[in-house]
Amino acid sequence: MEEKSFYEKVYEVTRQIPKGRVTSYGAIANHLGTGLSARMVGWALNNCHELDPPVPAHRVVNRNGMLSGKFHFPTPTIMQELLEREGIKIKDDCVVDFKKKLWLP
DNA sequence: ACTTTGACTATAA
DNA sequence: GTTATAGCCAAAG
Repeated sequence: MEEKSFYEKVYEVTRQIPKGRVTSYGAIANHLGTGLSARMVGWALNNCHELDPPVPAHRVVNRNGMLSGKFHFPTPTIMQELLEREGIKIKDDCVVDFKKKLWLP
């Protein structure tokens, strides 16, 4: 009986993001079937701070590839640091070649 | 049970 | 091209 709440599914999908890839809130929401409620994805990730294991929320950006949620991290720089470490280049708080690195579940 | 919010997206001006 | 507003769904207060 998997009566998983909406946000639990978000964590599952977000954890499945391969290294060096990123995804958008809309893509996750679409996979969950909510489609239009990308806001819920972000809100689900709002709990990611107490999740176990932690969710690679740094790989989740908005539809523009912009690090909109970076301010929600312990430090707003950790997101860019991690993404660059994965091989993703950040330019002006946006993911370079975002479309090429976009990963769909 | 109702209201408020929330890391978004799309369309309009 | 940029900025503003509306629409969306689900959970917390």
